[in-house]
Amino acid sequence: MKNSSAERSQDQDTWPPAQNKRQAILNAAADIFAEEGFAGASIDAIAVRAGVSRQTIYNQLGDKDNLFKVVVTEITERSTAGFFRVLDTFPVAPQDLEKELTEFSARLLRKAMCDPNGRWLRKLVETEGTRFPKLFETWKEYGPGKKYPAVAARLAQLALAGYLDLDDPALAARQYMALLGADLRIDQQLGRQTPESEIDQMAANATRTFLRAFARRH
Amino acid sequence: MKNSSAERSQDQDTWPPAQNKRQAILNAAADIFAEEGFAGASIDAIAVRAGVSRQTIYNQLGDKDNLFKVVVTEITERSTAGFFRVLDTFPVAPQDLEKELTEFSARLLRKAMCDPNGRWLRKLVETEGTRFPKLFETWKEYGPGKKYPAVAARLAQLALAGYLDLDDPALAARQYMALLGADLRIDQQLGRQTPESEIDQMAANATRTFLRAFARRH
DNA sequence: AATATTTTGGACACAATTGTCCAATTCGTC
DNA sequence: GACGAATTGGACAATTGTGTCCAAAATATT
Repeated sequence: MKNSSAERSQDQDTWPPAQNKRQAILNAAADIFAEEGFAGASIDAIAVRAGVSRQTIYNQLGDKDNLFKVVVTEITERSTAGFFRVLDTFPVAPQDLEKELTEFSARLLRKAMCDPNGRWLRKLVETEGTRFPKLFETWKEYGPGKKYPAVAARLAQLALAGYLDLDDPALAARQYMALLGADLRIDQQLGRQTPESEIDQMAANATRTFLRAFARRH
Repeated sequence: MKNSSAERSQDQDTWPPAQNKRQAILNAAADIFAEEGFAGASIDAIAVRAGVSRQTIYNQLGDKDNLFKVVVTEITERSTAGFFRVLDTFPVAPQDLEKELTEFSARLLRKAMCDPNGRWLRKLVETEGTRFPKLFETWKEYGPGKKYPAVAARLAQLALAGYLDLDDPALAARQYMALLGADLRIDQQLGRQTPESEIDQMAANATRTFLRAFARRH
């Protein structure tokens, strides 16, 4: 938990110095907001974790509301970008459907659903959604609003190609995602961070059940 | 949202007057904690919503930490009690499996997963789990720790009776619950409260997919 | 090496909140 | 109607957090 900022950061040394500190602030803010919620997060705590003076935060990012806004916006962008990057590897014309869909599921779990950005966002949406209505309208638009239809489209493609037997691709997409997230959510609720080693098993379980329900039978 | 305490309350008039106010406080506290998080919830706000003076809260329930503890404990008890009450109606020897399992799923959705208590708890666990470790250990013990095995046991019973084809009842239980919660979660994340009229459809969808995957074929 | 920019830390006013005390008041009960 | 208990509202100190100002120090730029 203390190094989740490290997971979120990327080659800081190559950035201009100002941006470097800015990133440190945003990462620290993301952590603290996630841990304490909006009301519980103090600017001082963020400053300490970022290794920066409190004044620098006000200089670079203005007041608390704006800091929160910037953080959410950045994480949203990274998160959805990551999701669609994985979605581009969806097996549209697989030779071994179960094998390739399982591998895809594992990628999705690892890079989109497990990753700290996405989890952090989901948590914040649940807690602060009512406080920043405008902010979360755009999140909804770019989050579930775009993700589920995109998954549904891929599944419909598989159905059309004769791999699957679907009468409602949108429903299938929701159920596929739900199956993928089944074990993940339980771990999260139990405060347990899913070990890397179990992800393949989770992907296999979800995919197997999904295909048992929807794979075209010959 | 303003009347979610009403949903949680039950025939207050029949209670002794002191307990009556106590319940009003607990209901209001549940709402405010859920909306604002622990840090963001002010005793004053709770007092106002409960229609009670701030002092009365301190008289009856002590400080903020204890108030929170009592609220979580009460909701936990109500929530798990409700869950197991529904679970007792599980169709162990159904004539029409899909029909009866669908009806059971609808009951579970309505009375256990949709209900404000459960949702409130899940939210609080995500946000304040780290702040009250002991409290949430007991929650985990009586929440997921007991619910999933109980569901697994019922499914195993169905499998043994020849209705289902399961090699891992525990996994099947997690997936069944995940399928049930699929649409629910999306609604929640979108800040949309699931309309009563859609619950039957959600139960039917989840049950149908579950049985497509696990019903024994003849 | 000189200059411009950013960062720092400390001081400050202001607002919100917690938890306590207490006298006045309301309420249920006899 | 009178008694006792609970409730109320207001005042209070202590704490915490926000956001600003500013001069000194560190850092980048030329």
